[in-house]
Amino acid sequence: MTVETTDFAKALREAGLRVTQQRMVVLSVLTGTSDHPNADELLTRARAVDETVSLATVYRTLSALEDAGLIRKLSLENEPSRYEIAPALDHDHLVDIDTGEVIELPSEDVHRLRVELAARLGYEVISQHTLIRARKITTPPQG
Amino acid sequence: MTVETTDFAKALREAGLRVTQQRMVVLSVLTGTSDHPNADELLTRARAVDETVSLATVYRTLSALEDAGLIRKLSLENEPSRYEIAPALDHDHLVDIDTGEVIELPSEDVHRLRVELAARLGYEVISQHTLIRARKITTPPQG
DNA sequence: ATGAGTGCAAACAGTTTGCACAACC
DNA sequence: GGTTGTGCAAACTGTTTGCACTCAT
Repeated sequence: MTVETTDFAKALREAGLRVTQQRMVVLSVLTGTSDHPNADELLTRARAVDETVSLATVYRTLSALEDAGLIRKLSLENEPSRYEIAPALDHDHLVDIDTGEVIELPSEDVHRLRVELAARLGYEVISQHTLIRARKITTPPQG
Repeated sequence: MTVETTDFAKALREAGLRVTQQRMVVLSVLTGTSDHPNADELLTRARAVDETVSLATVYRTLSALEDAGLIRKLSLENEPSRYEIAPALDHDHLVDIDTGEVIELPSEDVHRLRVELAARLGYEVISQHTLIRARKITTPPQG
């Protein structure tokens, strides 16, 4: 919708970034999904909207958007980084090591604890993220 | 000391791995340091002991040791993985984003909480690690 | 002696970059 | 119109792998 389009443009402008077709597309793709796509997946989805987008631009855009605080980059283990729009409430991620599915976990309270802990050590927390690797329990806990 | 050497050999053997000069060296280097070296740094330190060690072998050794549960791999952001011997009590890491220094933080209680949370979602936690990016506070909090 | 481990160099994956052209302000 | 962004291809970094040889068991 035009409303959303305007929102993206506004967000970009407020971040001091030029409003380009490519950035709009990347932002809209990320906004319109609840999963956590990586650069390659973003390229594919972006190209479904605008055929001309290149992988280099996707990376440059992601980097710019991250610096602007509009999106968050998830550095997982042994696989390409994934991205999500910067969440209002901070959360961590559980990765299903069998399927690769990523689940968001609430973590405000734990994060608050860590901020205090870090402060006691003389540090200001810039970011924190917990990555949990887990496996779905198949056998019901029985007797 | 010979005692240590024997320990390394024993640990390797118990893990079902052949005892090679290279694996002994990598294990001893990792045991003898409190920082968290990456593969390149490990190569340099290993070569100080055994000139013939190659980078490929360092990687293959690290991978084998990790699978055996003898060491832990730390996947940081935008930089090569770092390694530490598998800690008795689990902990998280705070990275000073200015100096790169890595500080270990206790986290058993928080980890326990997450295990419960994951269990409620039907997941068994395989591993969890929190990466905190922080900056040393220079200006005292005043007005 | 046989199979696992090694060194080397080449391959690989993800990401970044130099350059010429295009598009935003 | 000038500067910032883009596409393309080439470069780069961290890591993995094929092969011939070596060594632990």
